[in-house]
Amino acid sequence: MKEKIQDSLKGILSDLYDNSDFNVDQYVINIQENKEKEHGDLASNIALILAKPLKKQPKEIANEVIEQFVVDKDITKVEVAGPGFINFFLSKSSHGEVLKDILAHKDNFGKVQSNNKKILIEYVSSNPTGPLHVGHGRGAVFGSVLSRLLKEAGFEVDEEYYVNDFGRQMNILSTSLWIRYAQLFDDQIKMIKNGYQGDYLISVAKKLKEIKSDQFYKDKGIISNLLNSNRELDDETFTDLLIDTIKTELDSNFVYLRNFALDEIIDLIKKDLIDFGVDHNKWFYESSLYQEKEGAESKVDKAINNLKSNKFIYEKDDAIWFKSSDFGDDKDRVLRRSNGEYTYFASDVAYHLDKYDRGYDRVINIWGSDHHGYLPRVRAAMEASKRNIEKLEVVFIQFANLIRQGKKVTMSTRSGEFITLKELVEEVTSEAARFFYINRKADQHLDFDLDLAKEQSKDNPLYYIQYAHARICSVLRKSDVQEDKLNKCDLALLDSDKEVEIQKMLKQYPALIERAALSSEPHLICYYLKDLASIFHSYYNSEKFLVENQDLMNSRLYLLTGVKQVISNGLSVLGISAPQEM
RNA sequence: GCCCCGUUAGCUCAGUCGGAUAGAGCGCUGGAUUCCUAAUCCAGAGGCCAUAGGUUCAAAUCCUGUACGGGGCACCA
Repeated sequence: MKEKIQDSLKGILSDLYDNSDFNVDQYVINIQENKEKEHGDLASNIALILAKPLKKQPKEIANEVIEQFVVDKDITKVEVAGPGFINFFLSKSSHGEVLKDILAHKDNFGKVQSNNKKILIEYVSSNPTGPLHVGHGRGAVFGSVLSRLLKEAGFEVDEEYYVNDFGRQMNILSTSLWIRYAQLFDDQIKMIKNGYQGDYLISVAKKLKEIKSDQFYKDKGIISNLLNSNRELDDETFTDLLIDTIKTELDSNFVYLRNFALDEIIDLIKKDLIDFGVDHNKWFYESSLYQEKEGAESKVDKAINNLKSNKFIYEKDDAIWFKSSDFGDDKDRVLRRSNGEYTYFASDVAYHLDKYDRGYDRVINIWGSDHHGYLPRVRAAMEASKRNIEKLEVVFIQFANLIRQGKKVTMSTRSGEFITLKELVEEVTSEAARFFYINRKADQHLDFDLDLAKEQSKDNPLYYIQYAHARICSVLRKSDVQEDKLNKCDLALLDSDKEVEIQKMLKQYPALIERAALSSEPHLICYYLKDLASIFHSYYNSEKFLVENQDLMNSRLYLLTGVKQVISNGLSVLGISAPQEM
């Protein structure tokens, strides 16, 4: 309908005004939906826009336009109002088109045909040193819902988890696991301060013992003695000494220990994500960037050499630096430290180049807002490597506070007293957690009210929406009407204010999906569904659906079927079910 | 000090490429059910859109300054 009006306005305007100085094609003819009923259904501001170039009063232009405008069975009235808006009034029966559309496409209503564009979304990517905690929850849902939205909007989407399985923290993880393992033989051994304190490593250690018995403990008195000795070294130095000792003592078994720890933790993370409705189809290991296959240089070396050949690398104080300040970063950044180890940033340069090389049209990173200072150096590296930085997008997610009984829940990662994602899901269900995490703009702080998420009343927006769906299902069950019969009903009977309003709202759904996807604003879906549920509940209370008049009943049930389908589709994009009954 | 994000009703927050009289929920006041799920609905009160300028026919929305709040500024990951 909008396109139709746009086309006729364009035709009229070019007939009226096109000449050597003026061409309508330069201007976008905007058609907006009106809030006020008195203003009609749709409006265009084109007369206001053209007032200046045409050097005429907006109202004068608008009047000239509507004189030429031909009304028909769909557009019943056109008028000029306010400072020069052109308002369009649609016939009541024209609104029903959307219902046919919904019934024809069912679960695919709102889905856009493939545009053959590929997107990579990288998210969560928490360090594989322990289970996910609630701090990861918001980014996880955001990435998951954005992926679903973009798929709905016609993109091919890969969801990737970047596993930081390289460097010192993996050694500390392996060491912590060895200590937990040794404790199964000697309860005098104590965990080190820098180690990973959580209980989860105890069960991993037990599993290791089942497989390897005491093989990694037997004859390893040197390590135990070191652990029990009186230390004069500071914690960091001692940790490094301990790591070296374990590496030496276990020899080739250390790799086994490390991989065992890593695999077990990744399994934990994967399971927690799946239970949360988050399903990455790609897992990318940082360590793969350092592999030198058949003598060829590693991806990290390749990335650095590439920068070097472009003259953006220099050495200072035995370290290798990247001149990121040439590309707007605050200062230059180290790629390889003076002790010979690569920085995390070095991997990340190689990782991002790899993403580019995999041929995506867009590369999206979902990061915690505390990482925003990191973006300039990554962009700098891509620009210095002659990549198109427009392709790289980063969405920053603000922190969420958990609220219980009106008070902020305090957590401390250091002491291991954090609430895990698993615990959250067990407490409020995965669906409620997803909804509450996504029910807010990403760049806004979020207070997650745990009590509200568990509440079964209209105060809980998710229940409110799901209840609307269940209510419709209940009515449809009682009616016992066949769907093919509904198809033949008289849509003109749906002419009350509420019925027209509902149809208009349903009509907006596909555009909403597209907008939410393209602007990375999944929270819009939540607000839309709340509004749709609200107007349905209001309608429910004002009209009876199962009435004597068959035509009237069928048309109303047809409308309800449309509402039901759209609620179901919207919830599905959020990864939430639409219950038949509650 | 520099950089990023925010500031809208008592509270928590929406607000479409700038559009006509700024919205919702909670809370508050008062109502609705012999009937399709009251897990619901209806009505009322509640606003200098932080602040000062600027751009525009038109600004909560765009630009600049200021105040307040959160976050970031490693040879960590």
